[in-house]
Amino acid sequence: MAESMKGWCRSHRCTELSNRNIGETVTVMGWVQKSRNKGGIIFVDLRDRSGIIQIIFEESDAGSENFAKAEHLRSEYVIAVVGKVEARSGAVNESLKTGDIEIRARELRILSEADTPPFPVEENSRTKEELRLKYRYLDLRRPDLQRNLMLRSKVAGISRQFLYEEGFVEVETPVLTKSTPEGARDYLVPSRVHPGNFYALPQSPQLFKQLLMCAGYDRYFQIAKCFRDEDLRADRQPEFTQIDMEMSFVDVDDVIEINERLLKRMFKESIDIDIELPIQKITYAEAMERFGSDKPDIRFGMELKNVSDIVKGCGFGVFTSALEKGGSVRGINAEGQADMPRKRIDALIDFVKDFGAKGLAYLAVNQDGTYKSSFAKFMTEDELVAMVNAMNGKPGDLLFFAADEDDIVFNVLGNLRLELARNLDLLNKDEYKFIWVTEFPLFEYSEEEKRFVAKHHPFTMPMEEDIHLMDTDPGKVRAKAYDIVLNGTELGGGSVRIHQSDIQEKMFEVLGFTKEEAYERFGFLLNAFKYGVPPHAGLAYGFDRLIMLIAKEDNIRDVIAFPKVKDASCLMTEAPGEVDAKQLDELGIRCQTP
RNA sequence: GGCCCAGUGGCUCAGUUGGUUAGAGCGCCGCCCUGUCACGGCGGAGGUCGAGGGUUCGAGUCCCUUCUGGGUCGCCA
Repeated sequence: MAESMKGWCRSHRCTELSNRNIGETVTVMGWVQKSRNKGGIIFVDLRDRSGIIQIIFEESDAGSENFAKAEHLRSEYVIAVVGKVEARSGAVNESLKTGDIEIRARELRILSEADTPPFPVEENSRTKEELRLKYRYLDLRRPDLQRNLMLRSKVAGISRQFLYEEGFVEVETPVLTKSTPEGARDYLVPSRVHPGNFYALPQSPQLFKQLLMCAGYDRYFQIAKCFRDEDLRADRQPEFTQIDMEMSFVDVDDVIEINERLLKRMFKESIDIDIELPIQKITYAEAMERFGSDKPDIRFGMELKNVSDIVKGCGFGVFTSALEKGGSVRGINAEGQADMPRKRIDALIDFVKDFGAKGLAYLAVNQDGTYKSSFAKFMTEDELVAMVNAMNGKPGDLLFFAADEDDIVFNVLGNLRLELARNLDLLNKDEYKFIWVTEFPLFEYSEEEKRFVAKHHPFTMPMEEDIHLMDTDPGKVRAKAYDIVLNGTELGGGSVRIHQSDIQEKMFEVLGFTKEEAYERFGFLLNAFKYGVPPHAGLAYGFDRLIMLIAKEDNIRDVIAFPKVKDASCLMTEAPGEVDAKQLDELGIRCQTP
């Protein structure tokens, strides 16, 4: 017996009312959070996206018909109530924003009845995520998710406002576009008109925004949906959102400067966090050297130290053979952890094996200054002392050492450092530590493809002083590429783009493309550049990750309205799904022969 | 593709070395209750222990396979 709201108009959201409204007659609409029927008096907690207010029903005010209706209210019924705001005559509920007032109902309409939900619609749900995602439309009623999505909307609005003020033009770029097989796997969309041909969903609007620079729009931005057909993670979804921007006539520092002001505004206006500018910068090489990571979490120390020189001639084969192969021996100091039980050390050794380590050497400095170590018997006392000194080891400290090729040592110690920080509870979510990582390598060598591939993308500008190395030592060329990192998460990245054709040709040459191949893939961009292209540079944020950190969530799904699960399917819609044979026939994908 | 964790009434969980009829809280249903807000009181329904196979006199518990969800390595220019 759902009723119409005809003739009624909502006057307030629930928590827009306060004791300043006492005496007013108001109309509120929302969901029944909870009904407490005391017999002759009924209390109903009414919920909307703003929060909760208590409605009180008594037959003397509401009349027998309305009171009888109120007796039947159950959780998640959608109702409309007309009543008078009153100060509570009973106790004040301190935990409610509207805890000092209530609405004495005069009229009630049941706009929609509701089945009992399969799980409680409440804050801090403990319900399994599988169930929440199947009934996402109910999950989205919970205050946590409502808060996150409203926060997301707010940050998007702040960003738009800032970028408008700075002269950026918002332009939409195509979602049906061309596959560019460098980089991540594409999602493909079959073409009906061109059987056997496919569109690709964009991994980013990269080439289009460069064309917009070419077209003179000067400053572009877009809050853009992007798609990558790769495996999911806690911070990775197959479709995700970027705040994407590009600017003309700028260099690295110009992009950094404007983005620092954007970040400052975002964090101030969304969660009242002050970011001190300028944000510190670190080169890629230094980040690897000190933190073993190109996205260092600088909320805590425990930096890597290189002890290769000290162990050079030592008797421990693990160390010396790593050095002979051109690798290094490096360590980190877990201060005060000398008493770590053997079991936990073994767990850490298992942990680092996932990152390519064959083992992990350790040395505990006991309180009395003696050492307890997995490798002391291979070393002289002098060597051990020198190692401990190099690590700033004090009594009570526990030192870990990895020996291998540099990239493995960095990966191992970088991840060990984070694991120790998690175990020792050093990561404070209320702390926001930004850092720019600059001068990324232009290329990295792909063992799989036996060639150099672009670390960022093939349009990234090398640093001027390194251009001459492109012929002789491509692995050493640094790029005008930069990432913005927050608390160990890569929030965004970008680069100065190549706008000179000779450098672009050289780039393709190193990547192993012939001129023909390059034109086949990116011809429209290269042709466009022939008609006059300004120097340009840009940056894109992973918007979902940004919101995840602002909302202090651990998982990107908690800031996305309708996320996908680990195998990239949607538990609610059950996408992807099969389609009719007729659809396939039309697309020329499979002929259905009876 | 690899490794790890989880799956027991609607929800969240407990369940001993394998041993009677698998329990609890919340929710749900019925009755009662005029100041509750984790409302309260009385009564009640609800489970092939994710699925399949095996070991055993006997399996929620042990073994194998598999499904579902999560984390992670690979992957993510």
